[in-house]
Amino acid sequence: MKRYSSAAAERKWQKTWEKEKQFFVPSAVKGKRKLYVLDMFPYPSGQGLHVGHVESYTASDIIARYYRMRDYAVLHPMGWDAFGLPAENYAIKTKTSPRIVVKKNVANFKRQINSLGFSYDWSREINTTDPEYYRWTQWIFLKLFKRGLAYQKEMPVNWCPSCKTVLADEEVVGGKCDRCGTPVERKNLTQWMLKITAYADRLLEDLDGIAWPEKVKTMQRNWIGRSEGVVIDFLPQGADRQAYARLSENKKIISKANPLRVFTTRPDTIYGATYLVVAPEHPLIEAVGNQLTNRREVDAYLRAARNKSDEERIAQGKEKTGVLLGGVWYINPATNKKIPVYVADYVLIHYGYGAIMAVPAHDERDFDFAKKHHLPVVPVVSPDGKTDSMVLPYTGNGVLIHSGSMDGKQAHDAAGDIVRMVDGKAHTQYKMRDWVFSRQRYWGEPIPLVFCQHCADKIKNPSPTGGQEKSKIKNLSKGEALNPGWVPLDEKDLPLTLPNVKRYEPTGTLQSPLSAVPGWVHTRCPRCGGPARRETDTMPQWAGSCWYYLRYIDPKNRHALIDPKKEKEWIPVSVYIGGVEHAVLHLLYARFWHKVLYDEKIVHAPEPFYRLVNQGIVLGSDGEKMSKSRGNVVNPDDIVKKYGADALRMYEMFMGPLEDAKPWDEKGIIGIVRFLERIWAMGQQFAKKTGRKKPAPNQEFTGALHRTIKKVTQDIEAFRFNTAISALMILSRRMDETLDSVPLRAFETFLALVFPFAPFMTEEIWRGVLKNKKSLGRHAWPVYAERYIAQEMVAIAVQVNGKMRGTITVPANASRDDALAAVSADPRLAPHISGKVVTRVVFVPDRIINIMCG
RNA sequence: GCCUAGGUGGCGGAAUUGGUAUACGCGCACGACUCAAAAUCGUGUCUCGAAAGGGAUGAGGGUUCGAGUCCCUCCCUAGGCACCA
Repeated sequence: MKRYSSAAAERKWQKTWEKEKQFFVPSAVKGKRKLYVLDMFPYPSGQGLHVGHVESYTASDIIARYYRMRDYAVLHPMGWDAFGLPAENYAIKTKTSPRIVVKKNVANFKRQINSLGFSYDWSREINTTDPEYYRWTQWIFLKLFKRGLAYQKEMPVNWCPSCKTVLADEEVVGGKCDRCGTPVERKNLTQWMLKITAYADRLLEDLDGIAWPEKVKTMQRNWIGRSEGVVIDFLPQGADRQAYARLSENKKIISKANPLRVFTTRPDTIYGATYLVVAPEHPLIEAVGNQLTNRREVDAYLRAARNKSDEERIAQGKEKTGVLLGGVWYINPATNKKIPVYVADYVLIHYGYGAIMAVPAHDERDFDFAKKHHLPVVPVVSPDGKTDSMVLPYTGNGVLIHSGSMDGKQAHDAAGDIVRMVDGKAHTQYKMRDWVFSRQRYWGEPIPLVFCQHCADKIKNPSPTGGQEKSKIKNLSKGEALNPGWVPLDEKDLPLTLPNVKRYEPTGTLQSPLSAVPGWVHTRCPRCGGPARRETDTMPQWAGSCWYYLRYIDPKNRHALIDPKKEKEWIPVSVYIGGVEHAVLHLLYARFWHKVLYDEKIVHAPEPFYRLVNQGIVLGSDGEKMSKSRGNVVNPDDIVKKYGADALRMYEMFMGPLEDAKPWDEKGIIGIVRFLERIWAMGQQFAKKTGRKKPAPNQEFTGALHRTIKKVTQDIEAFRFNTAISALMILSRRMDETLDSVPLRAFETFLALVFPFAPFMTEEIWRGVLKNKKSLGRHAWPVYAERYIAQEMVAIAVQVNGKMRGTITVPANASRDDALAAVSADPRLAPHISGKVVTRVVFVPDRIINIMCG
């Protein structure tokens, strides 16, 4: 018997399939159902493909091949997320251009992917570092800018004083530079921000309509962190409240009044607000600087807070530090009593208004702080209306006490009245912050903006003629009004290509290496033609991956990001498969950009990915995450060489549920190899016996075959590949044992079922051994008929008083009485009920009979 | 601390409207083939028990004729968030 050579067959069919353009979608075929199966595209690292990639790409490949056999038009593309830090760092180390590194790595990835027989349509391959691709990334950025969704803000960055460079968060390990170990400093730097918060509500609400794992939806909801509450202004002692109200109605700035604005979700507890707390960065501190009676103490606290890294804050646990702002008094608008103000770093400047009203009786953090600083704790909500019936802090609902005219009311009922009384205003607050979009790096998309001082002056300074100079500037976009002097490039001038540089090293300043290319930096203002300088920061790696799924649909379009007709055909993506590590960042950023493009009418659906499937990570055989340093990394190339691509594909699907984390165990792969060899051997038998007698129809076998078709079909659609393979194994064993009576047609059906999992070997048997002309991939997916599945005889479980006693075999759909009779007739079961009084019988047809007797 | 999944043989895991727990595979043991080994094939493999029978799905309770599956309390593991007012 001819042995199966995986290497030869894989080479042969890889080439043939490519020649035959098996996976090419010229355009969606009219009338065909469409399916867009998308993988999270990889970062082409120097390490090559990971067995984790193989897992998720095999899953998507099975889905793609299955639906092609079901006659769907299937879009299944692949590309490269090739900007990013590792390529840049490698370029610094080896003094080669990241372009060269990326090219090499992409070639290796592509070779590996093809070796595994993944059925991608390579005519749609994209690369985020290709100027023809990032031209449109920049184009989308301009849309964001013009809509006023990009703005500049001072943000702290990680600075390594030894490497003299800005570090990404992942380059900071334990507060130290990952490369040299020097403690990292925080420096403020003006950064481009994207206003993702403007889309917070839509990002939250639209989660309801998409088929994503609940886990990922929960993570996004928590990340967005919407909470409904009220803002309340506290006035300083001596301020005239009526005057303040008038001023605030007129929207005039009230510098003297210095109201302190707080956000709270519990306005009903305001009678218990015994002090206020502001964050260390709060402007009030500077405003009251001169009247502080303990200025030195406050300054010392602020200094300490500023030097504390986030990590140190967390390391200190929940211990709450803070100091009084001596001599500063505010009025609680409910009680009209004066209350003190503290500065404490448990209040965060970027949440709400950076200030809170502290209600120690009903908030755990305020309670801790009050205890430590001996501040009064006044309970105002009681579960039963009594003053001493609760353990403080009590955060539940109840009846108001110590609350003046509100006493005795249900707290949540009285909230509205209280808010009106203190002039509070409803406010929705989010945890999510805007997206820091600048990177002081070389290897990213250049931001297509220039800064023009002349235009800045024109926008900022009203002209001496007293005119509205601002409106005289033609077509001033929201972005330019928001960022005076920043002028977007003309769309016609895109792409703004990344210039070649001699050195990829950091400049030793806070600027990106691009700032060291004078010929690139100095340019002309697209608006006034005067001298201007380019933005030298680049975009983060997330940018290119925010919209790549759109470009696959129309990858060569030179006139538009995507043709609207094609977009309608394929968006939203039917299934998106990838790791759960992208649950918030990538998947939130991509949804955000998609919604902006929706508002721009570039896309017609509000969400990009209809269904999301997470694959779990493949761990090393030690149960730990695979990493070079642990030495537990498995290279797919080695496994393919040893066992063949089909075996690797199938084994990764057989290891367990797709979404679970699973340890790699090379020993287990032998079971799959044996299974595949059994199929091969059967194929050889069928090839020999072409002239043999047609076997007599065997109803039982036909039933088993059809049940397997049903199971495999349902399991594939539900991504339960492990149990599908198990069903195929069971059928293969059965066929092997009774091969003489198995019709060729049945074996062919079986091959078709296996094809999506192990395309190389099944194709080799189908065309190479059984001499079929067309690819097995063109074969229609087998259909099952319920009439064959129905069994004549079924085994049903017998329980006596709820205890399993055995089984009986009865005709399908047998009645309760028939089943009871069968039990009585069974010599092993009858003794359990004979001579006893049957009090009740529970009977589930074809499943179980439970006989209660005394 | 909060949120989300989970906890089933020696191991990966089946059992998805509550209805025969441990499918399938690995490993292991024994047998066949072989001078021998590997490979392959066959048989067995939760546990106590000679058997009849009993006991097991993290622990303990509950609902039910019947619970791995539903409810309550607790323990443990993984992932996420981390003073969010």
